[in-house]
Amino acid sequence: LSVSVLGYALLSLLVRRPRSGYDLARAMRRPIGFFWHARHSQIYPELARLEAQGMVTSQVIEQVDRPDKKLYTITEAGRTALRQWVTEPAELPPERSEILLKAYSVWLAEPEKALTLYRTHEQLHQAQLARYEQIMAEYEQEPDISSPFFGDYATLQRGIGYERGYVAWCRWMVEQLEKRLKRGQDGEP
Amino acid sequence: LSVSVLGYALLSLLVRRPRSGYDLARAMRRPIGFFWHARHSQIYPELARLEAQGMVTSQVIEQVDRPDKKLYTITEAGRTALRQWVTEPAELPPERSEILLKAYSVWLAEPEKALTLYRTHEQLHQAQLARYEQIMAEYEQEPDISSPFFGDYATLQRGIGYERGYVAWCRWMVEQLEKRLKRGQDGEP
DNA sequence: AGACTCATGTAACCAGTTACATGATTGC
DNA sequence: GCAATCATGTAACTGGTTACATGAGTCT
Repeated sequence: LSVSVLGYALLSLLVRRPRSGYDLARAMRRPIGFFWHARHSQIYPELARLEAQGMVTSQVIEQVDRPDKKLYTITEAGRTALRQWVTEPAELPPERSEILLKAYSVWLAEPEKALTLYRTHEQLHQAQLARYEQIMAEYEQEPDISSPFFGDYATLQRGIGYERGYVAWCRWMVEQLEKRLKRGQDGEP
Repeated sequence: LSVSVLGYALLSLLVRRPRSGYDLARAMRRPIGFFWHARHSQIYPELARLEAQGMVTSQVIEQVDRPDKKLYTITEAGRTALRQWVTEPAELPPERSEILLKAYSVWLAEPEKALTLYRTHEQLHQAQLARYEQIMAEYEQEPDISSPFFGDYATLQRGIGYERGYVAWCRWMVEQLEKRLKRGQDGEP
């Protein structure tokens, strides 16, 4: 009956240009992987549902040297539904972070092992941040708000803020753990 | 066979003190709601599993004026399993953010409606930030790293950083949308 | 009278992951 | 020969939500 969030994720890609299920699965890694994710096993059935709901149409494109593909195109109904959805109120989602759950019990751990965890984790976020900053560097000017590029730009903006915040927190954790290790080695100061 | 992440979430609360399923469900809202969440319908079966795995033991406490309750206590095996888990490597989780998905298609929307969405969303994060800052204000000094309070403190630290970053991004979105609205009204500058 | 807290469970459903299944072409 | 890319699907399972189910005591 109604379109799922995954459905809107697919529509938000199809409104930019027609794509196959395979193309959509690739787009779920890059560029929208930072804020939405889905495997092909979830995408193909969802596309069938969207078609049944009249949100998209499909046509088979015959190809030589490669398997044929089904190109999906958004309909006017699909565009209208998406346009309406993007300004509907959004609640704060229930967060689930394994690393914060681990941090909650870090007082139980050997500081040396914890240090390794947070140093490695900082590097993961640092690498992600570097990727985002590289993409950001390619923008010569702010895209106009009515251009699809603004969507990329705005989400990238948040991605950079998110990763910077995470890196800062990992560093803080590492500092805390190092402080503790030094005190433990030197005797209480 | 092995303990699920939810299982570790429950153990991380039970290692601090014994609790009932009801108590654990409450703790899932406050204090650990920011980084982990579960309903009672998920908690009760998971406690049974943890008991079968020897991670916790239970005893029925008879109460007058209130229903009896089952108090769960962590075992030495449970404590060891948790202690080991907290320093095991954690990967970056696949993110799913509905508000960022909406931002990705904001170029389709009427700017007035989008403004309402991001102003409201900013207020939600601002309110959350205020709650965290109030709790933080109650710490007179940094807890020792080997005290359970350090777990609360470290996760709170990240919570504050997270909310500040989100508030800043929402403001940036609002500014972008306001810029656009003014230009649209005054003619292109 | 109605809502809230304490207290514990089960059942049906939905979303998402992992694995199964197939097959041609290109590059190392 | 082996892995990767292109291409589309299904099946089994896990994690999580919503709803069903019951019942006493307290507060407004």
